Amino acid sequence: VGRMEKADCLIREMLEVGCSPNSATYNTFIKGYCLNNDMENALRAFYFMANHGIRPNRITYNIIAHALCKKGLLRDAKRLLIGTLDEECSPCSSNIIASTILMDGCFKNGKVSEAFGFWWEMIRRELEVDNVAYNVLLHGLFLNHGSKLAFVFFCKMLKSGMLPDVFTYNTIISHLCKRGELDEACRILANMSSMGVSPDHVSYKMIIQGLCMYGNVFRAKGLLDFMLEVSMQPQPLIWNVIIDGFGRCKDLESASYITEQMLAVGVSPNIYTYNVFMCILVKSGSFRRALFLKEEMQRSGVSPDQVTYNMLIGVTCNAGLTKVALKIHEEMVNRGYDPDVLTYTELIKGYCWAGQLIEAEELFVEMCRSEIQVDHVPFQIFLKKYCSVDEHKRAFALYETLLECYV
RNA sequence: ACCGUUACUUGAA
Repeated sequence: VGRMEKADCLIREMLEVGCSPNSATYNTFIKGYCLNNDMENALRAFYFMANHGIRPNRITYNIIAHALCKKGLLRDAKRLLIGTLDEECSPCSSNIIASTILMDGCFKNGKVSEAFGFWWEMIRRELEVDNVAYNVLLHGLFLNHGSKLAFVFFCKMLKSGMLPDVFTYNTIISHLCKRGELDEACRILANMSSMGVSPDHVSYKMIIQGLCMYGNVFRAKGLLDFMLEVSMQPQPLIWNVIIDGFGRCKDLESASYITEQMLAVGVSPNIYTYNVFMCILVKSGSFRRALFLKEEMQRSGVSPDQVTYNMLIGVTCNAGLTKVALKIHEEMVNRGYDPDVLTYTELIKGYCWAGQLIEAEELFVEMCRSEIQVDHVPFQIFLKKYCSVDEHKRAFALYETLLECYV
């Protein structure tokens, strides 16, 4: 759970009372740091372990190499593991994990041929390639190579007598969903059970999301109903995706209906749910109702977040209520949310609209001086405004600044 | 006993 200080204390306590931590203890500990993205302490623990007479084992190296891969430090990961890969004599199951870690790392960083290198190396050494290795390969191929080659290896996998697992199917489903091939994805969802693998929450989540993204919200809703039928309690995310889907096709009625159903099965709306509704209200320009929704969410114990505030600032600016927007902005800052590009952009837009160009420009300067990564949108807003009020000289000056930014 | 694989929702233009 990331309580690393606590774990650290426990290890020290173990040492003190003479109950020596073993390699599994340290491995778990190191993994904790890795999950926290804290390589510095992970390595410290690694050395600490060695200094206390426990030799790091393969698992230790795998854990660290895996973390290095995730940070994109492939070189270091390879250097760390290459020694352990060469020991042909030792139990091979660990070698296969190390190779899989490196193969996955390469694929995820776009180094396809290097990844393949690890694959063929495993084959050459006649290691028993397992499900995970195949899954990593398939995922990597879908990611970098399109589906043809991936399916070739999928067939190979079947032929070698390996049974695809839920990861395998989900990898395929994910790829199909991303390409919008939802009929095919649904077909796999329907057929995987007959292959002895039941779809899990991930399978449903991906397809439901895919369906919503491609505008087929009703079909998504059908799957949600099916999940309820087989009493797989859908996670809040799934409800939110569907509510958002209805919101996007301006079907407010269905969106509200789903929310009620969600409440009825005992799932409480979270910040996403509220923000989805907020977005619907904002898009229709109903600033009164938006402000009302803010009150309502606070009453039910959900605090507005940066996204909520940005939307509220946007809707009030659009309604010409710059003063109200500023008040909301103030509240947001007081609550500890730092304004981001969107906050500034909304306010700048508000000022521009209201004809308060000086204030807009001041805000713009303020934003540029801050840490915030400024994108092209504020420029667009200014250019549009300047041109509309015949300030072509200023428009041009701004354009030149813009060019400078990109040199 | 400890290591590797799939998915992850909301905001400006």
